[in-house]
Amino acid sequence: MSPRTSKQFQEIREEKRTLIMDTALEHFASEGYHAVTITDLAKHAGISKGLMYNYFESKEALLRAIIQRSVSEVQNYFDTDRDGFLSGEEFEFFVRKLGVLLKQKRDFWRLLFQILMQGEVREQFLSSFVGASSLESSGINPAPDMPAAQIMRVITDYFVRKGERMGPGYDSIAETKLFMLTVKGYAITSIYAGDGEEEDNEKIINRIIEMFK
Amino acid sequence: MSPRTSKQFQEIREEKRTLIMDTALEHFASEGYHAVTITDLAKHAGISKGLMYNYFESKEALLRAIIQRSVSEVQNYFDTDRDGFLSGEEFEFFVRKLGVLLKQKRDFWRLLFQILMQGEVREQFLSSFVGASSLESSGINPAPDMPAAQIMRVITDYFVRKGERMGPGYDSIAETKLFMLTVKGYAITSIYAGDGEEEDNEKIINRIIEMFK
Amino acid sequence: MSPRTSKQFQEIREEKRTLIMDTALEHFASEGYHAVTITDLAKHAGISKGLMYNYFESKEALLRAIIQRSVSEVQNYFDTDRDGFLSGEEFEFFVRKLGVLLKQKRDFWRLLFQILMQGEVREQFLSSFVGASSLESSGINPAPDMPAAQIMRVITDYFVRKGERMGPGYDSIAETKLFMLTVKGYAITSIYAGDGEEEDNEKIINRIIEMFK
Amino acid sequence: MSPRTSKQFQEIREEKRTLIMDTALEHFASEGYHAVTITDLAKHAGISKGLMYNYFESKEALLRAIIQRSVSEVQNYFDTDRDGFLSGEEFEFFVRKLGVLLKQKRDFWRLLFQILMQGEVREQFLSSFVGASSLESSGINPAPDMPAAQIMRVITDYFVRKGERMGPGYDSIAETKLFMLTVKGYAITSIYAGDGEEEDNEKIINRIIEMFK
DNA sequence: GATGAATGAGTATTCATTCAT
DNA sequence: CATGAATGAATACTCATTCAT
Repeated sequence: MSPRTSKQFQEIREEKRTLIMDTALEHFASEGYHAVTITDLAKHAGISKGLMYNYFESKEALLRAIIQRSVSEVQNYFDTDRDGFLSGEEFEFFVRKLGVLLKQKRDFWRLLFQILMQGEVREQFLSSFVGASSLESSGINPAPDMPAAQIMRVITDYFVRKGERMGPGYDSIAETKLFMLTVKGYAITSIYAGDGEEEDNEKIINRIIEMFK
Repeated sequence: MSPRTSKQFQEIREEKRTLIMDTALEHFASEGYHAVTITDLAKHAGISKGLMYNYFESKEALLRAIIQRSVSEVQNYFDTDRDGFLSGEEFEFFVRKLGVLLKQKRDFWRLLFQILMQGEVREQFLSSFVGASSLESSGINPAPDMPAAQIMRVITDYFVRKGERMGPGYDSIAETKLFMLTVKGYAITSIYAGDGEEEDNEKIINRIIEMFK
Repeated sequence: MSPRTSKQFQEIREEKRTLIMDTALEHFASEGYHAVTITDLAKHAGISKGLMYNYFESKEALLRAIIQRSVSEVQNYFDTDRDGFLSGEEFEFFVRKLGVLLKQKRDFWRLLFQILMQGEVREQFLSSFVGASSLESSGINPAPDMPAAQIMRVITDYFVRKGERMGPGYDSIAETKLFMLTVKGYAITSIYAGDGEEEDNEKIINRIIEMFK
Repeated sequence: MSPRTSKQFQEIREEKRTLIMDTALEHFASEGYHAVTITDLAKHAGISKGLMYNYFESKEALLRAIIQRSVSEVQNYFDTDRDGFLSGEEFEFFVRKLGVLLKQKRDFWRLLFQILMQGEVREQFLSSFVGASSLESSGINPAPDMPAAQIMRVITDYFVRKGERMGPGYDSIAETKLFMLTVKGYAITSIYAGDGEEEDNEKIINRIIEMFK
């Protein structure tokens, strides 16, 4: 009888927002952003088409929100803003964590890669999150204020220091790049691996650590 | 005014077909398959929309034809159906060739990855070419009659033989997988590298060969 | 904590109703009826969408109510139902009053003109108030029971009587029409005049009186 | 059998474009811009919805094109860019021409007034054609390069010169404004006059000329 | 009375595909 | 062979209106 409190409304909004984003992420990831219609989404989320637009300005805004949320989660997961210094132990820890993360947020990563592959148009709009897309930049210097950039910097530092330890025969830059591409390869393989194909996963991770630590 | 021979007709047809496919590949790759309209394509190719359909049944058929052509070219490039045996020299040669190929057919690879990322729907239609998509299968056993599968087999064989040489500490399967993901990572990095970012390319290739030969 | 009397309730209702109508009139007038959404209105009035419908059956009913209210006010303002006879003094008084009224109820007049310009559909629904729309009827005989019609009749009478005074050279009907269109022109100019553009207003009014009294 | 020549295509396009604009103008004018859907329009023009967009970027672009075309026609009709000097004869001629024009292009004027009544939003977009909307500017100085502005200037000049002839009792500015509002009133009356209501039209025009010449 | 989440019919717009010439 | 006007099904998005609380 009595009207809902503003807190109740807040909760409803938060829940529905999450529901919509989760549903969208799942379908965008598996069927492709373009292939999923708002009608599909509404049907799967069990809501009306209109409601979608009560929560998100447009289909693209929804996509943006999904990416943003996941990027935040990844950032929190890595908690990068410590000292920016990576010890050998921490490096290993980082790689293992990466392995876990890729499995956990598979849908997000599929969606992200999918978007990044579309080229030009989407590139711009994503660059704000990822900072000169980690894909386009095999280079080592993305925009310095971007989340991805911070991680890049820490890693580069790690290899530079390793280079100081290893002597003149060790090419830090090449090694950083090699590590980066290995990670990308691991990522893409992991994300699209069928369920039964992860048996040797542990071994692979160990080999990567062994190679670059 | 003498009527063109049917051979001349044939040539004209072939040229137009090629023109359309080239234009489409270029634009699909850089802007995304969905983002490119038939009207765009016709405009860029300097022909009419109608003519497009004279050569290809549908937009998807055009896509299919493009992929098919490139797959053939790649196959020819590798000439895989020799003895199926890879010596150390041949392995190194293969890797270097790969590096070249990725640069040469950049547009194709971008398109291919783009399609592969779209998931389920496209998956089916591509599986015919690539054989259970090289992405989905981090596993080592694609359909045995597919082009990609042949290459996979040859490589697997290579690492198995290497394992026999290296003794019991060497895990051939893990090593194959590691090599595969490194190649994928290299590919994706190479394909989306900006123009100036290939300086260390040679070094990277050398390091990969060093690691896996 | 004593329960409010029904009279207090009544007052509150009346206030809210007025608030809604005032807000709506303001926005309808400046942005256009179609351009203003119920959500906008509710936000600007500081109430909920639902409450709106507690007071008005529909957006159109709200519009109707606004017009009706203003029409009543205008009627009261002119207090037409006296003897229906207009002396020279009264005529001058009437014109001056008109000038004032147009400035005072600018939003209403803007809204009214806006609606009247939309044609057929709205025409019907407005005809009930204005009587075959004062715009469509440059003619002199609207439905005799309508407010606008009464004014028209009084004015027509005025010019007929003036005609009797002026002799055969004076065309009462044409003169009435000329007066009417002058008033319309004055109205439209006044309603849409910018704030600084009313300097000569008094002169104009004087000239109009001079011309037609 | 042989394909259409580019001239034939040109003709088809021109015809269809005109057909669409004519149909739209008619319906926009009588039912209101917002009330007319693209589907309606297509149905009445006997074409498909899609074709509309082959000729016009959007519903608003269609509106814009219609206005622009009519503005051009009116400009041509008045051929304002002569010497910018209006003799008494020419003044009379101008007023009579105006009377004809209003009857001829009734639909356009209805549409124009309708748009101008919507306020703010549309105001901007129309100002490009009409130059600080002839409605908003009861003032005498619109943007100097706009078509409407030119006419305004010529008229103002006329009354200034008349003022020089008439001596100090004559207020040129007030007289200009009075003339302008009379014209507006005449316009609005004429545009919305029913078919039988134009009997005294000639008389009215004569009276206006008599008053201001 | 009051709230705003939820609905869904309606609207503008897109684009692969067809076809008369 | 070649053209581009024409089609219409599909899609994103809007907004007045309802209703559970």
